[in-house]
Amino acid sequence: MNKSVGIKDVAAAAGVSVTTVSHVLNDVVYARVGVETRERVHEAAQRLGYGPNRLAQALRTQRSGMIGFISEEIATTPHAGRIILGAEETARARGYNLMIINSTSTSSQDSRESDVADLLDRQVDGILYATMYHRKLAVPKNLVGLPAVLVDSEDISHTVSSVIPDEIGGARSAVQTLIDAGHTRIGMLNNTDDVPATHSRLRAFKDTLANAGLPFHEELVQSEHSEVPGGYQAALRLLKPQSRPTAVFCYNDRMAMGAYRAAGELGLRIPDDISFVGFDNQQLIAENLYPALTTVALPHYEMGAWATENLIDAIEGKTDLHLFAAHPTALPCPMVLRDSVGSPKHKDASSRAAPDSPTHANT
Amino acid sequence: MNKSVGIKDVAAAAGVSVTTVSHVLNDVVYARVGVETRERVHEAAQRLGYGPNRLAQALRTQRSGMIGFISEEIATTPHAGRIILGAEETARARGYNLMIINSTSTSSQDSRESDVADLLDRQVDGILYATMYHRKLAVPKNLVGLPAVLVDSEDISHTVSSVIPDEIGGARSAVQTLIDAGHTRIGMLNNTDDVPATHSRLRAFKDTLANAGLPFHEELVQSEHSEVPGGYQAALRLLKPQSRPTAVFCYNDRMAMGAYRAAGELGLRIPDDISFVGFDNQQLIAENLYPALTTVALPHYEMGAWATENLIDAIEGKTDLHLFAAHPTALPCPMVLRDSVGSPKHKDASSRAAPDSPTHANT
DNA sequence: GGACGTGGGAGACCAATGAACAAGTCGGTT
DNA sequence: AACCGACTTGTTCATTGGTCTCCCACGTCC
Repeated sequence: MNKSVGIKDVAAAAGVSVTTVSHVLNDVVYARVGVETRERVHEAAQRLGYGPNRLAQALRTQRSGMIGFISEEIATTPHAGRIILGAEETARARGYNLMIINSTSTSSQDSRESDVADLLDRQVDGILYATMYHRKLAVPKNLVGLPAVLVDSEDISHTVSSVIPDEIGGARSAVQTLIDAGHTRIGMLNNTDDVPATHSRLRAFKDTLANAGLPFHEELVQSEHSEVPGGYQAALRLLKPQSRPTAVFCYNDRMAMGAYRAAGELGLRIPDDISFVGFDNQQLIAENLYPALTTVALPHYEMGAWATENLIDAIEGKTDLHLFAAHPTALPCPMVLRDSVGSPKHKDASSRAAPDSPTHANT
Repeated sequence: MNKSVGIKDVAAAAGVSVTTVSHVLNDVVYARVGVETRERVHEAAQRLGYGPNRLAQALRTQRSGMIGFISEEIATTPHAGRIILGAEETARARGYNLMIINSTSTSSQDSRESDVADLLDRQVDGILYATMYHRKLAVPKNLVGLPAVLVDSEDISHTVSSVIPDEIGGARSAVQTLIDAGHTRIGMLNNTDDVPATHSRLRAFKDTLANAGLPFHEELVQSEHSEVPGGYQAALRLLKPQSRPTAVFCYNDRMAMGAYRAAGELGLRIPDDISFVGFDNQQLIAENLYPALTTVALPHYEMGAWATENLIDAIEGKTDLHLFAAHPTALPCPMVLRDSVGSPKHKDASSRAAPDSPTHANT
């Protein structure tokens, strides 16, 4: 289709050999080529619109400049997009391209391995393996040993390096935001799934209360399936008049959405009667709820970028990924402040405006 | 890193030449190889875990088996994921892989062209160009002439084939759903942007009313920016007591979300007092609003799949894409029925349950 | 004994890279 | 004045992992 111009066309046009063209175009250090010849070559390449055939280049140099990206359920979560974006942008900035393969969280170990094999046949220089939510994972056998980074998941056997969100730090900031606003009776809507986030966020919740000298009440933690209906149900239980908290830390934005409805039905105004803080920063929800939801952002873009940056460093021999393999790298989850947090009405009437004490940083 | 086994390793192991290995592994028709030799080769390949080097293969055959996928703002919309998913799954089913490049809707024409050039240097066999919402587009110059399909957008000059959603049909079904439920006074919340969808959906709205013998009232169409706040504002105007419709067709789910809030503040219950139907089927919103929103789905997965299927057909010479270039292919937008549509209370008390007359098909 | 069929191999080729080497130039030395 | 060695400036050739077009060897059959 495209009668692609090759290096030999440039060579012919410039009246030199292909090797010379290769040398000048690649700025080979040890190559001694006259200035004038260099110019002739450049001019010819320019004029012909020459671009190197990356395939041939890859074959010869044993380096494809391609990174394989395996993602579970690319489509089911909007988050995946930001991981891909982070990975793609940093890859391209360094001269690499992304080859994408979709997997499913339910697919067999065999099919995962063949996904990797597929990419290996394509001679990718390294592999990024992304899951749709933070969890522990048994990596495909043929993944170990090659340059690879897990995104948003941890390798059970700790042989492959990985990058994850700092759940603890994020949850701590969320709760601290509530405390800073003057709340002393804080509830939590938690998930029922046995995933790392469930435990980390609860732990951070307890720790942060303790650090602030606040008591922990078992009945102020209500758990349900981490979707809107679950948030609604759990909030209904949590917001019963007799034991009602003045602020609620929600496992995620979807549960917060359910909680908004519960609050509405109970005649509670947000944030006057009750404050909420979510987790995930799902734009579609957090920005559009009324009032807009203060929440914790998951660093998807950053994880994609970090993973790619380090993968390429490893490919180029600048880093040894094994150094990272033992412990996943945790990236900070920044707060995004919106309108769902206010000061409690009763009790501590001391702090009305948001105090200027900074939110706890999550190192 | 991976001491990859090559065809020559297999040849040595089987005691034959590389030519023979190539012949048997590729089932070359004209190759004459004894049955027993075939087996030896297969066995050796299996045992060594041989997989062909796709790069070398591509170099020789001038066919890379790679499809370039350029997407604007991969991350900003959850829809993109479904297009990619559709494309990836059908590509893989046919032995191709996707190479992804992210672009931005604001990037210069030059940078778009260099995106294409990048892919061309990689020797992709064809290119998929996806936009994040349905619109008309000036395609990069170097895209024309090669196998390419536009996804969710149309080429201004009609030289590149494209696949888009059937806006008209989808909007028609939406309005018809309302009519079938017994509504006679129907409003619309429209977008203010000058994009194809704005005009098509409004036209379909009018046409469908006319077909049903219903009058069109100018004041029952309110337009705003197509986001939640816009929907809220427009709905506030539309739902004024004196001229209030009993059902509303919303430009998209986000505007519907805003309209839900307006209805709530006005003390209107959905769907008892007012019915809504949205557009886009943004799961996060449509499923989670209360009550869940009846809406029209955009065929993102299907467009990705269609585009890929036809692109590959073109690459393999089974189709001539030029046949499609003149007019974009429109894929149906199916209704997804949830709980936001009911029958009007006053007036026509005739039909209470949803009538069994089928929704208008959108061919 | 020549034509034909069967089984399989040699070697060019795809578009690049890179090590080794060759032709031309020039300064200095004897 | 002739020779030598060092530089400059490119070129040749092998290589990467496959594919594919001949071509060859060996039997067999008429």
